[in-house]
Amino acid sequence: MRLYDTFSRGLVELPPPPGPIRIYSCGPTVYQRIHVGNAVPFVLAMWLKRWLVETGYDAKLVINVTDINDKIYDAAPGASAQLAADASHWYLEDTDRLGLGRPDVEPTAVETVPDQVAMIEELIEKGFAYESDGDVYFRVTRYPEYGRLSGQRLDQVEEQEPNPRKEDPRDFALWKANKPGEDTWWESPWGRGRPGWHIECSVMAQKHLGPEFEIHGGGLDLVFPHHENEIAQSRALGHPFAKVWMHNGLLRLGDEEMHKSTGNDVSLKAALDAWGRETLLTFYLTGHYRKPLEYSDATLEAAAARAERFRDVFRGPSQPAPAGAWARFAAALDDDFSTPAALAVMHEWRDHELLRRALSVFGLESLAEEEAAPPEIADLATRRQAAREARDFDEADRLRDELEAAGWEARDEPGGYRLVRLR
RNA sequence: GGCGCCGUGGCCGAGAGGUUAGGCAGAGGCCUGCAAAGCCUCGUACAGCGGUUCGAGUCCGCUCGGCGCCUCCA
Repeated sequence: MRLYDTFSRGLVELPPPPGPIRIYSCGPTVYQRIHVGNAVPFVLAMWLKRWLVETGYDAKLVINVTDINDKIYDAAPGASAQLAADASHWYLEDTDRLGLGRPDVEPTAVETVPDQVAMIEELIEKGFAYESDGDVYFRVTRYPEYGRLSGQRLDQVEEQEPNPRKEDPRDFALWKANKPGEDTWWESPWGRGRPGWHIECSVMAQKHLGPEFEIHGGGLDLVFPHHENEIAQSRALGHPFAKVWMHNGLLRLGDEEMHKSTGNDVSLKAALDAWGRETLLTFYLTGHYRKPLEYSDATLEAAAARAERFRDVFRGPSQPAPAGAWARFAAALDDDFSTPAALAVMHEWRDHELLRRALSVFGLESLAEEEAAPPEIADLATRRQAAREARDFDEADRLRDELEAAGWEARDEPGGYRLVRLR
């Protein structure tokens, strides 16, 4: 399998694993319900793992929960711990609804604080970091490779607001001293405080995957500074860290109406409520993960139509796919996980078995299941069929309209009819 | 100022030097009591301008347009 690696700026062969393929993907900061765009890296990582398992690999996926962060303090002054707990619960609830299962490990920043303190101490000890008035900063100029991932040149990094505690304005925080209003803190060798964002991820990744692992994922917006800093911290201590950096493109909210809408309207929960998991997953499938994808009524409607087209395949007779059909599907995914190309191959199939297997990689095998009609609907359909057999077509059509009003479609077939749930 | 991404037919989106993408929408037809679904037929598109080449959406340069990041955005 080939993947695009941000670090080397090109496609690389997925390193053959001595053991499981180890994947870390940056999870959400829990300060509100996650946004429909926040779900992209989650979905991508789950799909990738499912695909690796499907192709015979062993894989271990870690997605963290960032429950210590400025955003949480800002969103819930004085009640940040409660907000983090609530939002963690929402996150699990909303991503569970995607029906893709859970990552193998979901560490939290809070439970990893002691490990973070230990790593910071080691960085200080080796001269890569310094304490300053209760804060600890990473000395960016001590790590010569700094900027390599993001292509930033240190001398071109924009000037920050002057911070007298920093030796260099470009240094980043590993530990922050507790400030008034911040209602959670931990004791440390530098006093009360809490870890910086970047160190959390470095530690959580390495705690569960070791000093070196195959893939590190996350949104493209995390390349700099977040991932750049993760690399710097980890490699400064001699840990090889991630071999492949996999970044997903950002979801765009294209519709004018979406622009006007509030944050809540584009939460994952709202998207699931409005479109359902099958349409939403199909929507994510239509775009290549590295490219921006537009979230709008039009693009979601198109996704719904695609999903319906797959359902129709299962309503018809199964026809064996030509030899090599699966290989073409596999080739699409093995080539930088091109789900749009894989989708195109799938649309050519009328082979129930094969299509179901392909859909199951993406958690969409439910498209193969027809919903059973409730008794009152079945009764309407029976009466309609009787009217048809009596050649009372006016009554038959009236009953069909009734069925449609109730959300069901009667499709006449040779020797009978089929009831289909309208979407 | 710096780093980087993107621009394909009405829409979404593959392809990456020479041969069909696929889906949605649309038109016509077959089938049907009428439909729906399905099947058949129909679109010659690659932002613009130069260049390389026998040949360029596909490589190079420039221009235009859209977008992301530049120290706590997935």
